[in-house]
Amino acid sequence: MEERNLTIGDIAQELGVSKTTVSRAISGKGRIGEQTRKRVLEYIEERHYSPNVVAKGLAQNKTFNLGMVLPGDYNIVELPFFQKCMLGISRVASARGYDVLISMVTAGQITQLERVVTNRKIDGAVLTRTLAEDAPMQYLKASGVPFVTIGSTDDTQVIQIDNDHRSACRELTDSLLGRGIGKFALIGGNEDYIVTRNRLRGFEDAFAGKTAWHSTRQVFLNVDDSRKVDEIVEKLLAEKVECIVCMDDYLCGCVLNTLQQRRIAVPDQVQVVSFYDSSMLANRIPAVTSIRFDVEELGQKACELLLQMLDGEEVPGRTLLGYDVRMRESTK
Amino acid sequence: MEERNLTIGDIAQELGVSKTTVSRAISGKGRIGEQTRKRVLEYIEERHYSPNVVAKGLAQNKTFNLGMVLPGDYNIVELPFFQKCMLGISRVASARGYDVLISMVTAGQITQLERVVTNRKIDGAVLTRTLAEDAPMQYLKASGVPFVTIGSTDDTQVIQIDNDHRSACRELTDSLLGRGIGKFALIGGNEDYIVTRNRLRGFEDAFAGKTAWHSTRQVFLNVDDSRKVDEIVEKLLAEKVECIVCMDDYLCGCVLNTLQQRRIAVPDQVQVVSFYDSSMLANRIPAVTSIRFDVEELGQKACELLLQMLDGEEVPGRTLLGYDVRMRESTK
DNA sequence: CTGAAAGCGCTTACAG
DNA sequence: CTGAAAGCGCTTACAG
Repeated sequence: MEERNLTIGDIAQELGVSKTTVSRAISGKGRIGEQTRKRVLEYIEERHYSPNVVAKGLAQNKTFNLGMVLPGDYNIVELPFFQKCMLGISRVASARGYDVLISMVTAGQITQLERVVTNRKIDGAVLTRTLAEDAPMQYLKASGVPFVTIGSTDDTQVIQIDNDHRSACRELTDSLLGRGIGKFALIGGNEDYIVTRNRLRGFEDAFAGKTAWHSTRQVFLNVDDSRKVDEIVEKLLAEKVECIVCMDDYLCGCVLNTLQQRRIAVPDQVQVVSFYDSSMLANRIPAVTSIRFDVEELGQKACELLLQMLDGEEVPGRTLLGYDVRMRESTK
Repeated sequence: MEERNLTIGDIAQELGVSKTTVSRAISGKGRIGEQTRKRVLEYIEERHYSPNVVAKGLAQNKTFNLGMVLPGDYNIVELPFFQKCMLGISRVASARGYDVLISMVTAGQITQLERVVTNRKIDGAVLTRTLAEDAPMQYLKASGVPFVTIGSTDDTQVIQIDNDHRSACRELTDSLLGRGIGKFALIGGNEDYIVTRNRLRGFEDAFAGKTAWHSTRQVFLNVDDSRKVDEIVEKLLAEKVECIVCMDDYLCGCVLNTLQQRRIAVPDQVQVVSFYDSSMLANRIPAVTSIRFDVEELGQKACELLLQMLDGEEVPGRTLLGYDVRMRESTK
């Protein structure tokens, strides 16, 4: 059973001290005698008192809530990425005495976020993806709420954390080039996502300065449904493309399905690589060569940065986390 | 820009009325002259005032936050199910002036939930799955926080909402029996989940009263990784099982991968069915016969029920939502 | 080292 | 119909 009603006043009265003293014993702020301090703390322990955080918040103009804004687009919300982020954020927030409050936004609809900030429900926020025209980000900037983005942005005023997707994609592509693959295709999702753009750059980077190299490439962006994938793959097969680089695991799943249906052997007839290395492709046979990065860590670090900001500490404008390239059976 | 500092006191002063009056104009409670009411409301509109919900909450002993408790187990968290739930909950909460605060729990670790309730951060909670020995549920009961569960429980004191998984599984199995399939296998996950048990019951229901029927079945529960699936499938193929019923899309994915690797044709050599119909199996070829139910609706209704409870309304102890059986190419 | 008092921004009997 | 006052449960100058 909870001791719902115990307040700082009750304790003060019971112990014959002032509320001020009780408050100080709890918070550790201000001078207080070791004796009284112990007495208070023991009493609290014994009675299972826990302070009303809302009242505390009102007095201190804080909420001890962090906002996590994540996409509410019907299909995107399902990506394991955001759940893992949430795990990371939630863990560190919790450990530091904060709770996390979600707001789901879409490109044209940020009312949930607006509510949360105009209602002063959060002390700060973490944005879990970045767009070229980022309405949530602009809103947060304008409203003065401290925030950090998971994902990159050109805006240098924004505290951001990301994996180095550009290098990752360059490295992966480079390594494939090194194995002698000549004809590449890159299939990606929404071009409004900064991550799509960065991966594209990395892809191009790999070819740059290799002008003598005998290789070709083509790029398909804004691919968002399996039908489109189908068409593209068909075209690619006709052209005898040797390697299909998929920018996310959903797209890669579509590609694999299409190939399977047409009885095209991977990697013998065509090689396939992807990003994220998420559960969407888990246990696929053949196992898919992929970039791997620690999404939970991303969430954790983002949250840590945000908490540092709230503590008034200086934080780096941009944090770049690493990645691994996992070569597997879908490439040779 | 936000008008951060405008308070009810400022407005009162500016308009030459009392704070009481302003409060009444806003809340609509208590008698107030139509004139003054309009004046206040207009002023508020014009100045973009929005009340401090935390202060309001302190005065009313409410938080206008709902807790959503979801599994933090590393693999389970990724299931699209919980994200869709979240969408539904978040939508209706938001529309009714509530925000949602998440707490991730595992079987042996409910500290995040405990924090949220001992800190009095939420007015109620929705549990997004039910277990046989449900620590979060027991905790919520003991602490007196109003809550509803998504998923069934035997505890009739608990307000619960669920799809009729038992009937769904019975109907699906029945229909397969009707098509003349003789040898069945059922593969399921953790037996601690109530949903696993209910589906098993439905499966058994389909065979009950058909004693004359020439059919056999075997059941594998607590299957949680792809290696186990592998072994089981191998065994089943040796025994010429005709249909594999998978209790979730992750397991089904494993089964399909194994079959593909062994070049077993679906549905010609073995038929496969699953539940959830989630993105994990989206675009698989052949398309998988599956139960389909509306998870977002589940979240919405759960949230609506909770809000009704908070309003002191009477709510049904148990709500059962429907489902569809989608026959597709993985069965014949 | 300790306490009385004012304050955080609201709501709500109570009185008029 | 309207307002003064007390209260929600904390914190924090200020004074001693």
